Amino acid sequence: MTEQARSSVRATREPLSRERVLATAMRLADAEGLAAVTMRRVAAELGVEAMSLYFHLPGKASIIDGLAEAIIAEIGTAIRGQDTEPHDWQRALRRRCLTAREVMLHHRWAPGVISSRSTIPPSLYAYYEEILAILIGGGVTYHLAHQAIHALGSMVLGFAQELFSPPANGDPDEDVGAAIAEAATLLPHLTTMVAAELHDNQDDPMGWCDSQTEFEFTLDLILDGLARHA
Amino acid sequence: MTEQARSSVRATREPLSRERVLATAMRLADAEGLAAVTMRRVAAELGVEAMSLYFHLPGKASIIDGLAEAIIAEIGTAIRGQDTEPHDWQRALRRRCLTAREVMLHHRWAPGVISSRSTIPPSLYAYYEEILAILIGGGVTYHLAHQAIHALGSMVLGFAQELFSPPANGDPDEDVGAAIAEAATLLPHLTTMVAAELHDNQDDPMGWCDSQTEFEFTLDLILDGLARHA
DNA sequence: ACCTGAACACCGTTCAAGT
DNA sequence: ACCTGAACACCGTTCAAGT
Repeated sequence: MTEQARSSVRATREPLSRERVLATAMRLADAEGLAAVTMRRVAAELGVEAMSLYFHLPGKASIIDGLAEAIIAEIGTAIRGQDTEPHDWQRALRRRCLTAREVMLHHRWAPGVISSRSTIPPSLYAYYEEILAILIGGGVTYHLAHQAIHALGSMVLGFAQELFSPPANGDPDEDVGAAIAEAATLLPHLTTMVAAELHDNQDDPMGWCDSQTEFEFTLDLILDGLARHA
Repeated sequence: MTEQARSSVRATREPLSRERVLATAMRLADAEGLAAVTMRRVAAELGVEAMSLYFHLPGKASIIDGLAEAIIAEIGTAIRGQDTEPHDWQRALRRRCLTAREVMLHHRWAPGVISSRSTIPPSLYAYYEEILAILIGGGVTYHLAHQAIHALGSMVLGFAQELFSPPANGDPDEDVGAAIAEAATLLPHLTTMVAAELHDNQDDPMGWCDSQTEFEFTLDLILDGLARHA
């Protein structure tokens, strides 16, 4: 079969399906951001009209729901791909959170999608069940386990409330010197803190305010606090 | 002046302005949710055409930015309206977080707006400066203060990562009994936890999983953890 | 069973034009 | 200086029609 013939078969055959639609949506979100995931754009990417998607999914909301499910599934498989779980619940939860975070770093749009869903993604129940099993198996009471889930919040999904996206490079402000001078008098503590932390991390390639470090700090703070209650 | 005459003067005069546009947008968001805040809808509410707004604001993004600023300002005034700040930084921060939370509870769309802004609202720098002043004034090092800000995350803005909105009432599922039975075998720990917590809170009018309680628990967990590092 | 064309009711935004 | 009408390039979705 020639290359052309095969691709022609492919073009005419390869049937549309929920899975193919979701895979395309995922690829689009990863490549161009969530805003690129529109019915028309996803359809175009599949060489089809927007209205064809409605035969396989009830609407756009279910595409976004599908993306949320896919991310949660990805966390699950990433975790199952690791060697056996640590015995104590603190270490087990810690590793889970860090694994989930790695998944989120590969899909930066995912935190927004997961927290925007008004209905809880069904697979999330199963995911929390696993976390609960770790806690209860570790001898924690159901009450503290409940508190733990609230305290950890989105940590188990790998995102602390990262309040803002990176400063979107560019913005070549000219008189940045004047701005800093003004900030120093208006925001004395902030500028001192930045200066101090910058100095402490001069040789650190990740620089100051590395969010991985901060994520782990917060995580350990919470885990230690919970352990003290146990 | 008759009622009609006055309202006529009002209709013809009362000039459009950035402030009036933002106030209308805020009212719309509070009443009908953020989705109702469209250029056309805000304009209609002001008895004007959508294109008129562009004379006072550069575009929709700046309306949303304005809403974020307004919320931060509201937190600021709420805090300044209280009696003098406690001396120790833990109590001072605790009260700030709880105050911020009250503001957020009156504007449920606000957390989403604040965390969706890709550029940091300028007034937020001033707000964090105040928090930093509390910490430094309390004898905390700049390094720990930096960690504290990350650990508290959005707590200082009054929202822990509330992963999902309330279950959107309605959903009158018929065979809910079968669903629970299925859940009990599929999700044993989850169902046991719900049962246990429900039992413990039978007389509590707020019921189980009251998020105010959980917010305070998490807050204290973090504050206690930080204090132990100080 | 699966896909499409045309249409509807919305968006944000531009631009020339009105007063 | 301030506001508007018409238009553009998008949305999600419905519905009758094609194969």
